Amino acid sequence: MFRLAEYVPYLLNRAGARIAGSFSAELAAHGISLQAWRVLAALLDATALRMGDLGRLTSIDVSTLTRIVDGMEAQGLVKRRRGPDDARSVWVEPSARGRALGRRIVPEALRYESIALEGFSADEAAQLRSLLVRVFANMDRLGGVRARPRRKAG
Amino acid sequence: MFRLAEYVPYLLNRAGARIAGSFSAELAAHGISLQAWRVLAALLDATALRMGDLGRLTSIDVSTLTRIVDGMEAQGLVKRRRGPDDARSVWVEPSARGRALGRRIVPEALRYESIALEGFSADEAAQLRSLLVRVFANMDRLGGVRARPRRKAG
DNA sequence: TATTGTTATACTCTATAACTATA
DNA sequence: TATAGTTATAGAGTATAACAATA
Repeated sequence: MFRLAEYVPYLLNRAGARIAGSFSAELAAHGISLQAWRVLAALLDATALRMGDLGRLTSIDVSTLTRIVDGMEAQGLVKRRRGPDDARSVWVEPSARGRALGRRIVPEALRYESIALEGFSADEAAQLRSLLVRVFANMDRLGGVRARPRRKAG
Repeated sequence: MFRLAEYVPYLLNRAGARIAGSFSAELAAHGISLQAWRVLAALLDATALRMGDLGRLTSIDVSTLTRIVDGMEAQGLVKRRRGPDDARSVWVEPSARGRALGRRIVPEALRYESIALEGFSADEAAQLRSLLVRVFANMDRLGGVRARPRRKAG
């Protein structure tokens, strides 16, 4: 007997999709997508990050990230810069406006987390967080974000 | 300071997406999508379910579900039937082939769950499951799967 | 020859709206 | 007028492949 309602991958996927959809709708008021918000969030602690690292941090494929950063650059939220050491790499840097927007969204994001964790004790919340980090690491080993042998197989 | 790597909605969404993507690729060998598998899984315990209930059980919007069931019907995995009591409702019933395929996939699905939970004790796994069920319920209250005032707003 | 990022494309998922037929 | 399901469509998100520039 198989119970979908107790199956961890299903619960992860559906809970994740639900909260993402709902938060996306709220972010629309700020004129950015959920993915753009993740980019901003990743940049809040850093002065600048390379596209590749940004992709790993946000779990966004670089090819997708390119277009997201295109949009954010057009909005004046980030700036691209070529690295002096390695001219292939591109550094993404938040603008003052980008930083300000990111910081303004943080409390809203935290409110969403507290909706997801409504009725949880502090202990339970911490427990869930640490269990999720471990699941995430397990899934990370499985592949994902493209392990790049990008050449055609044949 | 905001740490994306410890933010529950992010972890949920990314872990969920990762495992879904990976499992989808494996399901392709059986000729069905992840969503179709969920439909099969939901039907394994039932003789038949209405479209609406099926949508709620699998968290798939009915409009999406229609097309998924179209495909499954063409593959001979399920059969649609009109309800005698209420001629508006449509009952979806798994075929023998559909049931067999569903049952064949169950162990693979469980293997994926155990990949996600690698290194977890039985206690920790149970804990995560129950915490996720609660998160899922919290998100459910938030809206989702369309609360239908489907009429145009203006 | 390998790596970084970009572009193009195709496929899935999701959300919305308008429609049919029943109730 | 409300409900069950269908159809059409548009928007994200994701993955793949081919490419340019650089190492």
